[in-house]
Amino acid sequence: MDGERVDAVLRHMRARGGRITTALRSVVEVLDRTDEHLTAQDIAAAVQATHPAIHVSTIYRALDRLSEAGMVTHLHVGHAPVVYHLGHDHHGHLVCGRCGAVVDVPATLIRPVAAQVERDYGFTVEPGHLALGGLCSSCAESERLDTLPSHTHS
Amino acid sequence: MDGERVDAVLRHMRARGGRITTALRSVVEVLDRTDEHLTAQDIAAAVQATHPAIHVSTIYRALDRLSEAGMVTHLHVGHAPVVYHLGHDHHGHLVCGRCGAVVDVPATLIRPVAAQVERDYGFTVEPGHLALGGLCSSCAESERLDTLPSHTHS
DNA sequence: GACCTTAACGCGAACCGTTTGCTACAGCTT
DNA sequence: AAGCTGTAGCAAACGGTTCGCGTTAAGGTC
Repeated sequence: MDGERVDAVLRHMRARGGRITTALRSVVEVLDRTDEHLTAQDIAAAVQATHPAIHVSTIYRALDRLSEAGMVTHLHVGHAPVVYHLGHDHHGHLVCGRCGAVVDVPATLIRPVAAQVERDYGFTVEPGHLALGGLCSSCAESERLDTLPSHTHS
Repeated sequence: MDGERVDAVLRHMRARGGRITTALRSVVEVLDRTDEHLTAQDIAAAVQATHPAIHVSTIYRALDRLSEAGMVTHLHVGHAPVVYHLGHDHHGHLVCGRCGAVVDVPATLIRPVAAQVERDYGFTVEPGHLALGGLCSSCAESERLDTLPSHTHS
């Protein structure tokens, strides 16, 4: 177990001159106890399970503070709301454009492209903030069925 | 010059049973005469320059129809609005998380990763719908200045 | 522990991009 | 030219996120 990580984050936040409020702590705890990618609303719901008074806008502000401090990263997943996660682990993301699933891929996998892109375009890829769109295996499957240039397409 | 492409698209749309309205034609024309990535609002503005009565919602619906027909592609660029462009050319996109610039990169560049991702995760990367986040060269520059782990961090 | 400063909260209203329901209009077919 | 029906136009709704404002409470100081 590791309330460790929560403490580390909170300590870091305090070191920056921030205050450790119930809201902030709750947000960090929620993020710490999952490795899913949560939307602000997800986090709000989880937080409110124990602290019903904490407002969504507070969640957003907490996430802002944490982002500024580099303690959380967010990711844009297509037309769906932004998702957040603790840390700035440099892994890439595959986002299914159909079901919205987010698949994590190790940074090593995208590093070669990142390197070449940087060389050719001077563009610094931020691996954590990275998302490749496409279709996850199961959606690709069903898509294949839909698109069959088949018989009567009921 | 090539009103050619516009005609081709419109012909395709009619072939599908759609109607060629002023709004649809205007949208296609606007998209045809640029190689920028335009937001719906951009397109609306451009269209309204000559047809002030055409409503934004109509633009959205035209874009929907065109998307369904596979004639336009859209791309999610971070927290900024969705951008559209004609065709489904399979090139990748680098999106600067700071200034929002969109840099096109040839599909060949990302193909190796796409292939590996598909192999390892069964995930079908859609190259056109692809966006790598990061920093364009100029923003990377200024970011570097801000983040200096220097002396007194004011 | 009480006191004070001010960062952060809670709330509601505002925002922005996008979608939707509805009636009227205009492509296209015959 | 007439009719069928896909689209337009408008305005209102929506969902995620932000903002302004008065209030609360975190954490340093005595």
